[in-house]
Amino acid sequence: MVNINDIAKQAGVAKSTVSRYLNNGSVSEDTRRKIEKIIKETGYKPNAFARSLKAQKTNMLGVIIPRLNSASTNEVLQGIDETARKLGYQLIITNSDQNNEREFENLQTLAKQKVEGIIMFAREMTEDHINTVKSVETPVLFIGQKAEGIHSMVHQDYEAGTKIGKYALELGHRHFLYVGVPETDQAVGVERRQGFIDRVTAVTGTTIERVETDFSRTAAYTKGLTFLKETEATYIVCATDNIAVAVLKAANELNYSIPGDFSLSGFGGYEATAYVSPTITTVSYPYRQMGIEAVNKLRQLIEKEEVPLITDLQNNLVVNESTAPFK
Amino acid sequence: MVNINDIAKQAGVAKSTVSRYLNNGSVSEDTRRKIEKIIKETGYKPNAFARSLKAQKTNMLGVIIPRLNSASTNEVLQGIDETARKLGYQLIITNSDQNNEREFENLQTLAKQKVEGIIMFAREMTEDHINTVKSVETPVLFIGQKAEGIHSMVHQDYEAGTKIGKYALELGHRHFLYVGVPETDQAVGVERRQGFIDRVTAVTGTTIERVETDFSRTAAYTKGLTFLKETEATYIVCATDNIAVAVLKAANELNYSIPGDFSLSGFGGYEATAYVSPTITTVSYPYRQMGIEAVNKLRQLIEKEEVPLITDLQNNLVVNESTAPFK
DNA sequence: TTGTAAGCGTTATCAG
DNA sequence: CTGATAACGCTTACAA
Repeated sequence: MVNINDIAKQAGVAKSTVSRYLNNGSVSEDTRRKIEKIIKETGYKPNAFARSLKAQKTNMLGVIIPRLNSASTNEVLQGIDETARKLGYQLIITNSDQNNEREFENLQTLAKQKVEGIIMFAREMTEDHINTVKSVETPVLFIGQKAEGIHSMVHQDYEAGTKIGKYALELGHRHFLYVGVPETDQAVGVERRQGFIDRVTAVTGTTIERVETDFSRTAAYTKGLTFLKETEATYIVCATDNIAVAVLKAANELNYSIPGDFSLSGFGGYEATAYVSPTITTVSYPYRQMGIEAVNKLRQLIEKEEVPLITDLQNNLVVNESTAPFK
Repeated sequence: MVNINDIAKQAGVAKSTVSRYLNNGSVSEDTRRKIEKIIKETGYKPNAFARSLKAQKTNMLGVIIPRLNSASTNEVLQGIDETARKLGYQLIITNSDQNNEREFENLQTLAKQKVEGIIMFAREMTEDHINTVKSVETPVLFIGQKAEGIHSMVHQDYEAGTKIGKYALELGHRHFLYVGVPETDQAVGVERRQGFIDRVTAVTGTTIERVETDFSRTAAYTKGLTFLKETEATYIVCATDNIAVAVLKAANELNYSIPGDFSLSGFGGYEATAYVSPTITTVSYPYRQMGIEAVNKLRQLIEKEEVPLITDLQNNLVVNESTAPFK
């Protein structure tokens, strides 16, 4: 591997001169040409590690995601990627496979690699999470969940829940089935649901049945095959669009009409809700925007600027074909 | 930031002893305890850069993907991630935004960072691509496209095309519409299509109309709204599952029945094809497997083992509800 | 403008 | 088993 010394020697100058050429470029026209020529010939590339070692800066951002096949995550990632690029950061994306241990591991690894900041897509917030984050000196920004004393960006999940609740009530529905996810996910499993429940139970004579599933389509589909036959509800609220898509498939299978027999809605605003039929009513979240703002906020954190602990982003109801007035 | 020197000083030993403890651990029970204690107290983490600088090894693999929101890419990525992890590699994933310039840029950046190998998801293979790859000394493995003298993993796209052709002919169809993508993508735009065409035109009395779109759902949907009304075909072959899903939506919109009015199929085997109705006939590609084998092959390349230039992976027809016999 | 030399945090070598 | 010392490739005072 050719290094700065080789270039210096071949060009007949000191390596510091080459370095200067590489960085601020303040060298004489003559040496500039000589160096340029040699670099071209040899295909020399400065070693990024040596550079980071010296400069104590890596220009890298770490991102920890729970899984690679999540539509929402990918949209946020696009925002992150785009913004990081603009700001001159290189991204290291690591996958934790929905596993707490691996989340901690990745956090440590990234810290060791001296990334300047870390964005972590949080699924849950345990004591261990909070402690690990506090133990690394790298700034960490959580996306999706909040916790005491930790910087985070979150969606207005409670409000999203109330939006669906309000809308469903206005359609005249009174009996609901809520298809939720585990409460370990505070934002999606608890707040989103609670917003819905609070809004609906504010009206007398309403009922809410509950079913719990996970984030996968297959699980929701399988459970849907059962609960659709047993429920008394006329409106089914799914905690995510993926779940809604899966329940819709189950309903089709069982020859139920949506929205004839049941109204159905999700949360998220994934592209998929627009490519099934009927198209699914949902609450659209500003995923890409979240990525953009996350990087900006992280940059401020890195530069030790003052930033609010929690930033939350608004969402909005998107009415599609899967919901209809109660009759 | 606490470093190996601090630890050494506090433990009252030489930094080389600490280093030895860190690496092969061959130190006396006594010093081991002392060092362990200090490390715990200080939360010391060895600096990965200094380490890489010295060891001339980074244990990192670079991955260049064209976009973040592709279902197939993400599946391959899962295979890559899983295998890389098993082999002790750390992943750097970079996004090129379907832009050649950025592909070259990323290639350079990764090489500079001294990743040990690079996996590149190729969209097209230009002279420039080939030259850039040959100019870096880092081993590069292409996924999805092949070229003279370049290591790559590809799907049997031509064969996939013939499989659909054979199947459609067996159903009795003779008039086809092929919804393709640009020929810059040799594998998907040319070979997949050619396999289909060759198989179908082997039978006399067949016709194939052609339409071209891109990889996005929206474009395919919009075009579908038009070509569905104009075509003479009874079977529509879409170059990807995404296109098929979008065309299905357009067909629904126009009140055509699938497979009553048109049979419809895609390529890829994405999860989405199973969550629309009717479910879509497709050719399932072993994406995850491709990721796994890619990393294994790249590792061999890195270790300078002998490997075949091109590896191709089989796929298989998955018959679903969107296709029916011609009547 | 250019060169010398020190140092970034590690690991490896080689005496002791 | 342990410690001094020389690298690894680069940047940056400081001096010339």
